[in-house]
Amino acid sequence: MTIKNTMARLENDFYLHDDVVALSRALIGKMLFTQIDGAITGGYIIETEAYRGPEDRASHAFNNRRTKRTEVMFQRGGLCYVYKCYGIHNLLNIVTNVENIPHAILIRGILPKVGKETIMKRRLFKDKIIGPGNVAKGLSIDMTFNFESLFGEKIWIEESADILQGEIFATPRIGIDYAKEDALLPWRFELR
DNA sequence: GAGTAGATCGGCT
DNA sequence: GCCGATCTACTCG
Repeated sequence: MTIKNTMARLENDFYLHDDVVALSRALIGKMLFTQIDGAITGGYIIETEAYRGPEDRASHAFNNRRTKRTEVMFQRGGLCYVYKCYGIHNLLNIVTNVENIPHAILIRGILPKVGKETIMKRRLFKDKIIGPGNVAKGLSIDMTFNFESLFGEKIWIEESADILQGEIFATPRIGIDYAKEDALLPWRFELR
């Protein structure tokens, strides 16, 4: 008999996989949690985007650009990469692949499941939270989450116990027109 | 509805 | 000094 383990975190191996695009798809339906001052909030991941380091013009780490900001992407998979966009929004990425390969997955949407009340208080959300800036706001993710491990007490990802209804669609990524031909790659995954 | 301005800050060149 | 892997509010029809 199978026991539903609510603490079934993804193992480190999961994040070390070489194919960040496949991983982005695999993350759909998994559960993302944060714990702030003892308050746990979390939900199903319903939208992601893959950023494939050196070869991807849309990635901050394109051409292996390694700076203070992108440094975390070069770390071993299983860390958070959080950065500020337009001065207002914090965007959460999951670092993947082995050390020195700067792959990352942007979390663009979640379906709140745990601590909905808290999430609602942080912002007026409907059932779904769409948009990377909103995801960060709903889960109270800020720049201090940069470099944070997914195996600590602050933020983590679990295997989901439920199967979500819907179908996964692959479409081009958002807001990266500057990335030329790479802007057309269908590396955005969305559960509908 | 659809289109646009404004917010506001860390990391580049 | 500039601009972004964005969001909201407010305009104008």
